[in-house]
Amino acid sequence: MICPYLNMTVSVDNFIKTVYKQSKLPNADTRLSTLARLLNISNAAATDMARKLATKQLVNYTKYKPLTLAEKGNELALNVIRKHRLWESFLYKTLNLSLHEIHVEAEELEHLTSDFLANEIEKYLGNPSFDPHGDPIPTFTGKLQTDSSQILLSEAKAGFNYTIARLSSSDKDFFDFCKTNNIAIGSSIWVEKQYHSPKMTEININKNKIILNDDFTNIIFVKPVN
Amino acid sequence: MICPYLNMTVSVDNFIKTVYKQSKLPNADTRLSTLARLLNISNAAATDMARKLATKQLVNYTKYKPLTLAEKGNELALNVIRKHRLWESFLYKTLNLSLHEIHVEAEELEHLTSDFLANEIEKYLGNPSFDPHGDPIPTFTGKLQTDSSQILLSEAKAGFNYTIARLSSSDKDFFDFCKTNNIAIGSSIWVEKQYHSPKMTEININKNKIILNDDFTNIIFVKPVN
DNA sequence: TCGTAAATTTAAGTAAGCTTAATTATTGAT
DNA sequence: ATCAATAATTAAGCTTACTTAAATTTACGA
Repeated sequence: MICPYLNMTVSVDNFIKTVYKQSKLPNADTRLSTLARLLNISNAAATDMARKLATKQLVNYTKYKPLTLAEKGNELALNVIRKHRLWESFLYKTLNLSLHEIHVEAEELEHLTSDFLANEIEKYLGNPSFDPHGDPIPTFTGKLQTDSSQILLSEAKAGFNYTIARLSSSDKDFFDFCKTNNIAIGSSIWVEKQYHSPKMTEININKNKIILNDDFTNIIFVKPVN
Repeated sequence: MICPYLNMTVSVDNFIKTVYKQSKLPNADTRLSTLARLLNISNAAATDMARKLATKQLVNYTKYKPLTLAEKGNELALNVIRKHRLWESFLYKTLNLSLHEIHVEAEELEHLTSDFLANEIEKYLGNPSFDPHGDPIPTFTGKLQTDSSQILLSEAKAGFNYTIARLSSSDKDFFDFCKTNNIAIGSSIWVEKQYHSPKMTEININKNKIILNDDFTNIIFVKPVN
């Protein structure tokens, strides 16, 4: 089924998007209390929403169990994420805003964007596969392009050179940190050492040594330099 | 007071915007039944909204009387209209959409646009005073630039040349009509005759004779050619 | 000025999306 | 296996933004 413009509310969009994002994480956690915390709503509200969206066949909900997305929910999540990333790309290109600024604006605009407008923006941009963060932009039919050579910085091998490929965050502090340390998409880094407990990564960038904890190394994707 | 980002809901934005637009019309009609019809809601809902917005000091409401905007309501209306017209200008310039298409999209986007983003779009466009329809774009402080030489086509004198300056509509049929008849901003026309009862205007454009009724001549603004 | 039609308001009810408080189920440590 | 801690659910209630139906007010023609 071709991903339709499902015309949901802001609350539903954000709920489904959060389930989707959580389900894709290394330690996928889609328990209702976790969703409630991420969405800044009460557990009761999350339960309510889960039950309601189950009747609409967007999620699979069994009492006391973690949520999973149903087919339709998955399509909706990809549709919203597509609009988000197209907006980020469009605002970045035209208005020259920062990575954090485009995120904040896209977070709102994604909810009131027609499929028509999303497609026009996509055309204007030349059908890009990735947004300015390096995150893949779903196609209208919900396909995601993946770059299999990308790995998490937390999983990079010590003693090798990498190029930064993706800064998958929406956190202002993270982007401020990146800016002051010259961490940007395309930057070359040398992985000096991987620490365990606590999990940290020591890198060299622009002749500076930085030790990053895993909050950061789990959102930075890198590609090995051939 | 500098026009603030008042952060209202879509319903409130649209209600206030409708009151504003009605109050600027030649035969200003801000009765609740008229607003209800334009907003496609029941009279009861319009009364509810009027009472609620009066407590928020956005409108002046006296039972059984037409509504008027209070200072804060006027600022909100101009803020929303500003965002609407900036979006229209931005989408028109970048994506090359039609006058009707930009209207439809701006109608949604205007509600979730921060003042920051509106200002960035304005800068990108080079602080334009008018949008692609020829409608004035309010400044951040709520000032509207007016072109005093513009008059309604319904009030133009027969026997003179004019230039079309403004097509102030959101109606697809109107724009379709304009397209097939070469009516566009900048077009030169000759006013042949003004009819009364029913009020109509006969014009010559591109050697074609067209008779327009006042539904159209009250949204087309023209400037006399010197 | 009277009576009625139109406009408006009030009353009652609904759905979405929340809240807090109380209750119940699950899980993990002993 | 039990029990306390944690998680999840239910219950009751709130606000916004609507609805329809009934009651009221206004305005206007005779």
